Amino acid sequence: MKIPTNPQGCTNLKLRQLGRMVTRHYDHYMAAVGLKNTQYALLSHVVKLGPIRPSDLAKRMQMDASTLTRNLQPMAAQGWLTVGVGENARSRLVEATASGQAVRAQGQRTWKTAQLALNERLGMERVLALHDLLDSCIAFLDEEPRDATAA
Amino acid sequence: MKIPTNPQGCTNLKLRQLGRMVTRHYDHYMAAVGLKNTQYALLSHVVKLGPIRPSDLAKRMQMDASTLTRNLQPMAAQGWLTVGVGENARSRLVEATASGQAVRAQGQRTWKTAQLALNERLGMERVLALHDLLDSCIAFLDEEPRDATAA
DNA sequence: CTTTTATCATTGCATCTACAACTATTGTAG
DNA sequence: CTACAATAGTTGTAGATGCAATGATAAAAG
Repeated sequence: MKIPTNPQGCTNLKLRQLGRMVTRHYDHYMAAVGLKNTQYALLSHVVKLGPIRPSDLAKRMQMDASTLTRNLQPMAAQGWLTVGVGENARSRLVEATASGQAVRAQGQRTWKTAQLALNERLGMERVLALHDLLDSCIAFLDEEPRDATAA
Repeated sequence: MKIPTNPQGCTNLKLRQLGRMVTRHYDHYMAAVGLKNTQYALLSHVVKLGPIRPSDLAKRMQMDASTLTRNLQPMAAQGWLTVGVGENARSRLVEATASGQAVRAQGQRTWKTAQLALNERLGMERVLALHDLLDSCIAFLDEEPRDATAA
């Protein structure tokens, strides 16, 4: 009946530890198509979200805008995407090239293998529960911008 | 009644997105004591695990040995810990200094504030459920070294 | 129209992350 | 004792991450 009301461990530590493990797992697979896990995620978003403004893409990825700017660079250098001008002179549009779409298609197959392998190691139930919880936490932290003190 | 047996999303993506959000949250607090979230985690481990060999510390942190080498450098430069010689000429021992222990004590108070704030935003139940799941995943991935194909 | 403010993207700086290759040392086999 | 293998830690290379500050443009205020 005892529900602890105090922190029982560091959420950040656990999240980062598992993050490192899982990232290594995926990178191990994705290396076959020359993609880092983050690059695959980014490329997928660009393919799916069509021409998109960097700031919007950064929001979707829960990533700092400056991080996005830099992460796009090696991928643009590889010719997988372009960062062209938008409507305004200060806005830009990120778009996947044909080459980028091809690489993404390859990556998707490889990703599936990696995901299935993870599902097997952890068990499908656990993975689904984890996804639900992660989605729910992301949604909660996303809507609340700053401050709290809410009742 | 439909239980999906196929991947429903990318575990790595979700984990990294939430990881970025949560890391930002903690760093926002920890900045007050001049520590990055990773440094606090590392320093805490060094304080708790006493003089410890780098390779053992890396294992505990689920971190690559080369990453640990580099992460220790700025902290050693700050005088929070020392990387001294071990028994062998090739082994070393990491140990927290008095200064490091003081900083860690400060950090611990700040960390608690950050953790409580997170608990409030997500709700205690959710955080506890997340911790259980993260711990369980870490344990699973930890014991299995490589390969799988297990029934 | 001009001043002020807000927005968008980038750059400087510092740190985190890891694989591959390397150095050095220890351990084992012969 | 010497040759070979295993281990411990570091360095080269490459990318990920974010805050603070900057440059440039657009929007709002006057």
